[in-house]
Amino acid sequence: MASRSHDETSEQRERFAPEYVLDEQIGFLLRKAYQRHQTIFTDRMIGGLTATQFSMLFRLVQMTGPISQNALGRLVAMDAATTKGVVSRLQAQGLVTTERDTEDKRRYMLQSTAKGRALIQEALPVVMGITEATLAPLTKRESETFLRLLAKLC
Amino acid sequence: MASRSHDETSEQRERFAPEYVLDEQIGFLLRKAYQRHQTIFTDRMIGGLTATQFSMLFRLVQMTGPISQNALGRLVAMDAATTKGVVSRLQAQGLVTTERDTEDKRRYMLQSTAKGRALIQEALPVVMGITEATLAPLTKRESETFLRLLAKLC
DNA sequence: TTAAACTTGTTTCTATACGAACAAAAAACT
DNA sequence: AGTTTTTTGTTCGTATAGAAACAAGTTTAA
Repeated sequence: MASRSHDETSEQRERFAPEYVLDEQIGFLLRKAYQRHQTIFTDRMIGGLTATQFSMLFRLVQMTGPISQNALGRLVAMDAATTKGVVSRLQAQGLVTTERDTEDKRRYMLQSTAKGRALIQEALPVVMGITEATLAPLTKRESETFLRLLAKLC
Repeated sequence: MASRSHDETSEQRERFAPEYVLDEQIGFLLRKAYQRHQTIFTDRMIGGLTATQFSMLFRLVQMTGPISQNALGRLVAMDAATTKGVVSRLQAQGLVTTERDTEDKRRYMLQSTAKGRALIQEALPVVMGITEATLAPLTKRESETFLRLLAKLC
């Protein structure tokens, strides 16, 4: 009996539910970790930018020229419907401008405004702190390992 | 010059945006990895259960007795407002029953139905496959490392 | 015991996130 | 040229997710 790690109760449970521990599942943990990060982000970010809005605006600010709405969405892994909402809110805050493309009349070409670029500059040290705070439970070495493996899961 | 890893362009960019690569940030990667998992989950799951609904129903099925709505929510890391919606949808599908507590008249006590329990049993091999598919880009050893570190970030 | 503080659950608001259906325009193909 | 397919963007519906404000009931403390 000394070699058996399961008691009668879990033994019986596993006859029906073999070895599925919710708190160890990748999906459950990803949701919780993402939630924690979102909380940290919302608490610290300036200008009322959400994490999603920051990602999109940051990408746009880094562009050399204008880019279409859907193309920008793809660069930050958002589908067209989601992109539409995020862009609208950035536009409403005066961080982004949209203009009809003359060549392709379906397209809206997006550009960041001076206000948008200034906000990103101001936010940079803040988001670095957010990254640091999110990774705080890990050592430097663990963080590097984690990020490397996480990137493989995307 | 051979020892320098940066070209003129990135050199100039970093004068304003020091060393912040969006695609390497924990928040950006967590969102993408979570999205990928959600896609896998939705594609494979039976009974139309979402990942969130599955988590909550699974927890409830594992309970020995009834539990209050908010308490169940806390067990799966959902706030009261979110819990309310998820429970309503589970109830609408006949997977869960709610009953007023006689002792504490604020409370709704929840219990899984036979249908709910049967669905969880049927879903178990499916969700194991989902976990496996999500972790497929990693080796066994990498998966263990990743899950250990991910748990620390929750 | 009465008042203050907390808990439980609800509703409303805002913000992702995606599927599906759609119109308009562009591109590819026959 | 004319047809088919694809791309771009929109709208609608559903599902998390959390903040805020609220009512009702319970617990704690003075």
